[in-house]
Amino acid sequence: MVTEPLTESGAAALSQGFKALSDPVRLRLLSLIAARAGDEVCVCELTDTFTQSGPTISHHLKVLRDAGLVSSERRGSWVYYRIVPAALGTLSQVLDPSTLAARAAGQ
Amino acid sequence: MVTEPLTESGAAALSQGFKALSDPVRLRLLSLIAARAGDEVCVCELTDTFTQSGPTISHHLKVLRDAGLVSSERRGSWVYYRIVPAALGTLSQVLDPSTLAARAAGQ
DNA sequence: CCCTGGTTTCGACGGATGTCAAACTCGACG
DNA sequence: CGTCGAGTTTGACATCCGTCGAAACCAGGG
Repeated sequence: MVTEPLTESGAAALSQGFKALSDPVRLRLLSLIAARAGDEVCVCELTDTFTQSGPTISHHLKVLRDAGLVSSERRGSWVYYRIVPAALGTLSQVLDPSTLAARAAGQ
Repeated sequence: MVTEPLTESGAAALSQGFKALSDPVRLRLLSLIAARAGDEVCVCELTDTFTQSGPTISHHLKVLRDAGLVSSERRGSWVYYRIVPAALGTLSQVLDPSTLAARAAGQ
């Protein structure tokens, strides 16, 4: 898949994904959502876990959503978030040592 | 290894790593260095690839070095950089879908 | 129809970050 | 030594980003 050094635009796209992961709060949010793989998590469950204010959590969830790492669905009064495994997988693979080796072999 | 939702300090540590990857220039630098897996790359080879100034490239290399993603060695007049595979592997594994599934199963 | 509780958006503020030019360090080579 | 080239550090500047309180939005229930 990725067998060559990153292109300028490719790097820009990937860096967006990693930037979404570059904050401790977002990483914990993602972890909490991922811990229910397949299932969903209500925002209210998340806000209770953190000391930061509700708007801040909502902001971080939006960053994760804009990066395509999670998806959200409103049902009644509550909003539920779930993981988008493919997006995580893409980022994981870029850093995978075996992918790195393959890339070196291709070059 | 990581079978539970991230702790507060664990998330902080990981976010440092991802923050180092959250810039397109650093991602391309890492890619260029990784493309020589095992071997090293001279800084002079890297600076030529980018439009940004030498000091800027040096700054980004320092960020990658401080994050433990690459290591540097001075030999004669030149400085050589190489990948630290273990560090990349750790970050990769956190995002690995199968690790995510295992974490969910453990919880 | 208007409260009430859950969630997002807006506006503002302080700190972090990418970038460059200039100054500095460190080997090598006369 | 003195200079030169490779790389790094420093200082400054503009921009971005995390955070909060206040306000707005939205669905459900008197």
